[in-house]
Amino acid sequence: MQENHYNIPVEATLEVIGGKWKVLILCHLKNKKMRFSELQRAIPQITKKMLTQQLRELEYDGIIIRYVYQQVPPKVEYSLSHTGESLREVLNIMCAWGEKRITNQI
Amino acid sequence: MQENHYNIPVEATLEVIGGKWKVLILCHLKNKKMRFSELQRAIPQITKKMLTQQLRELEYDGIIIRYVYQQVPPKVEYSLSHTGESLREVLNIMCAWGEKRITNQI
DNA sequence: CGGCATCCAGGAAGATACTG
DNA sequence: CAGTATCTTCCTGGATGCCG
Repeated sequence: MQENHYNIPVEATLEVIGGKWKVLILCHLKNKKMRFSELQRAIPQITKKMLTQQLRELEYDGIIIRYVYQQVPPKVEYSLSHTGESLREVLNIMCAWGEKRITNQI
Repeated sequence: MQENHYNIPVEATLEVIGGKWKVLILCHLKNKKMRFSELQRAIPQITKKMLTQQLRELEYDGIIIRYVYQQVPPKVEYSLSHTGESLREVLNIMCAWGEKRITNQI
């Protein structure tokens, strides 16, 4: 959060999940913790660079946890933080709306 | 909607409201119909070009209605369509989360 | 008032290669 | 495996001016 003042509160939400891939990433993480390579497979269009970048920002904003297993080869798991969990409702409703739209219920 | 296939349904949601300013615009329109210049004042950072562009896309996706009063000087009002109304819950929850975040409740 | 047409810079994002 | 680093391209979005 660079700014402490917003015109309307929803800007605070957008600052956190407004990134191009963030909602997508979070929708995957809301079901289970995932490794970097799992996320890459789950979101084929994203490049490593973008995935890294978006994960770093989410981590910086306190939405996800990055857990590094101290082993070789490296293993890193990402999961929702407590704050991230508080987004679950937002994510669920966004997902549900997408489903309705695809199935022409709206 | 250019693509009919998504990896996961939330992509359909993002395709509609993923634009940089769309959620912000819709959050304003969910309370009342607004004129172009009202929206500009409500979102000071946005340029006319971007506002026009985002409104066009929302209209094209069937989320908002653009109503032109046939008069001089021109008057144009934007409002949520029926489909747009179905997004109200999504918008409300996003707004609510932003408020909670700003007031440090999460 | 509510746009559209241009022009343009800067940052986002892709491609590729390399590494602990 | 999970990233960096570098380079390049692209295109979003800003600035400005004009118009019915």
